Amino acid sequence: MAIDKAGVRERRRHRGDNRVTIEDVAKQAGVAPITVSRALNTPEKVSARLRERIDQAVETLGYVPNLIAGGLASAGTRVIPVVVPSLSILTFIEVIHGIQQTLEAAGYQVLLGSSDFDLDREAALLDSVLGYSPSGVILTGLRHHESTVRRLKAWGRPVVEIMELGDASIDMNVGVDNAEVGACMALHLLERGYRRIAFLGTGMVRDYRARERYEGHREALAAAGVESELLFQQDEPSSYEVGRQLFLEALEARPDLEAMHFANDNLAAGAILEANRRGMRVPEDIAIGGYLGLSLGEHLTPRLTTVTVPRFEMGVEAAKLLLARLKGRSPALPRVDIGYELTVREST
Amino acid sequence: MAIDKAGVRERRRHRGDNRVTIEDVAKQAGVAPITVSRALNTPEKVSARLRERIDQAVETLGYVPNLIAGGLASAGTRVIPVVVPSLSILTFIEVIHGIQQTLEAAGYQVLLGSSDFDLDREAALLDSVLGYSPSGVILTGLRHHESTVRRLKAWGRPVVEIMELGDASIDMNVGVDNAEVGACMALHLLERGYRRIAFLGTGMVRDYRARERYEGHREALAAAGVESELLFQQDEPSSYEVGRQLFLEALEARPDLEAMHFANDNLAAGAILEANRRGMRVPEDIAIGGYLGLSLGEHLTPRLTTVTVPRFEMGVEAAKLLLARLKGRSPALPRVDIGYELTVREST
DNA sequence: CTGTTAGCGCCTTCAG
DNA sequence: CTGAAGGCGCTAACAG
Repeated sequence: MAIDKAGVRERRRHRGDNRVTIEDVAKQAGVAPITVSRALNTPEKVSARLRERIDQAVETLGYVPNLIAGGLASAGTRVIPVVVPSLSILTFIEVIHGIQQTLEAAGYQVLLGSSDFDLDREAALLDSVLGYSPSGVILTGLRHHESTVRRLKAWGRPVVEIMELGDASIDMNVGVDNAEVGACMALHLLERGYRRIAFLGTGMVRDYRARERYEGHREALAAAGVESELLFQQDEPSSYEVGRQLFLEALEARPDLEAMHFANDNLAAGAILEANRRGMRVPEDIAIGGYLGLSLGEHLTPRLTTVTVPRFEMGVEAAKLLLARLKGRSPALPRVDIGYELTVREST
Repeated sequence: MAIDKAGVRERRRHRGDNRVTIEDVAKQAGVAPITVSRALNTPEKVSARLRERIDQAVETLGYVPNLIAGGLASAGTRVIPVVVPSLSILTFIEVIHGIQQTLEAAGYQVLLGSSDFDLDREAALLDSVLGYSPSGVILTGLRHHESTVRRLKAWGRPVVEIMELGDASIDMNVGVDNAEVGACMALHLLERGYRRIAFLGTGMVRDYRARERYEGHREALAAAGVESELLFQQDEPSSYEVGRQLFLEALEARPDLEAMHFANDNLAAGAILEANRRGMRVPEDIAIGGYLGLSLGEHLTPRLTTVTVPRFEMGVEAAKLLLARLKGRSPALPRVDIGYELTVREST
């Protein structure tokens, strides 16, 4: 009456997928499927003899586990979605690199998602991606849709928010204090004696972290009683070209400017390269400061003064937090200030 | 005798995962689960009335499909693993960007993998990643383990190999002819009248595509009867710093050099920036050519002559090939030469 | 340490 | 156009 379980004839009805399954391995090794499963996932729970026989069977049959089936049965896959605002911004790439390297070494795969600075898209992406029952999630920033936050909190698995620092994180958090970073460069410029200082950025409508840096800058100047702090902005992504344009526009609009604080090194580099081309002296004619610590900065003439943030390390740290939680260790510090460093060179 | 299927009591035995399932939605809408499935995946096969009721139930319950279960049942997930040699090389990042943008717009997710230029690691990665029953795969280069090739061919789903061009691809292929690219710059330098020309690269032990460009370069020079063509190399990844070092070493070893052909723009930019610093004239004292078409090149002084390859577009094209095949359309051209362009500027 | 049993949640197949 | 039945391949739970 019952279907002949031992026989092969009833199998493979759905599709002609002739992949080797755990059952094939089990048969070959003369054990139960579950034993193969254990030999593969928790070898220490299987006797050496069986383990050997099973390994051999796996080898000869060329068995490759179906992670989807495993994921369904155990309600989780070794996948970690990483959602960033953009893949065209080097910063995020470097963070992703750190994440990917660390997670892959631990046997996890990174599922890449890009929200394009749009919280709706972020929410939709997360919805979709959570459908893969990932082990955890890494996402950018502390600002999300209310529904995203709620869902993730209810989800109960590790979540790391990166790039900025705050006390209202969903779960774990690693990043920098952007306002502090902005203030840091502003203070440096003040110390150098500059008073006519502009902050130049782009795409700041979308990128609130850049806005936070600007806020920090503005407040630092205000505290020092320095009046004019202007802000040029466009809605394009940062690039050398936009930096060049901002540089020229600022020079024209404010010929008396003494220093320019750029929202990032890409812009600042564009400015220095343009100054080079025009034979302008930096910092004598105009001082230039950046943010990020791109390697390009130290190859420019003059070398770029910048606030360096360890981006790769930030990714590594985020991944480590996640892995710690996955191993059951709840990290003592669910919040890591990755820090920053004022790198004073010759451009200021 | 039989388990009460309609009741809820027997459910959720494995884990306390209280996620909303398709069954919950079905109950709420007063239909069978399969109808919900159809309403979601093939709405045209469900009457408008039911569809509406189901959509409503989905909405009120906050149902999010379990892609893992769907993947198991239908033997495929909307995931596309992308395997590149390194995430620290800008080229691959830009290609990934193109891939990701195109695939995400079509409802697929990119699973990121990095092989570190190691075919063993590539094979292992693919094994693992194929366990997710992906819809297709994108990998770098045409050289792989024999077993990788065999397995992928037997797999029967779309595979795209990117970055280089050849007739022995597993399935589909989009890239450039590296030897041609190398020859292109070499010919340009010859045309400009340079005869003492060096090719400078790094990490070429691992990166055979750079070696192919060198080969093209060498043969072009040989064909023109130009004798000395030397090659400096180190085993570090490309960077401005390494470019600077190669530049200085080459100047010292061969003070009579007229032109330097760098394996990529990162190196070439490092060289130009160092020349700037030393007040050397480019191209009068030394001509410099690159490869890639990084935007930095056009902001240098002098602007960098380079061979531009549309990297983002290459990613887009690879993704499009894959999507076409997934939609059942077998592309007329399973092989796309993405081409390149000699961008002549002032550095040569 | 090993096996049995019963699903994980969805979709394919086959009927109506 | 809608539904019933069963299985995708694996592992959790519970014995022995």
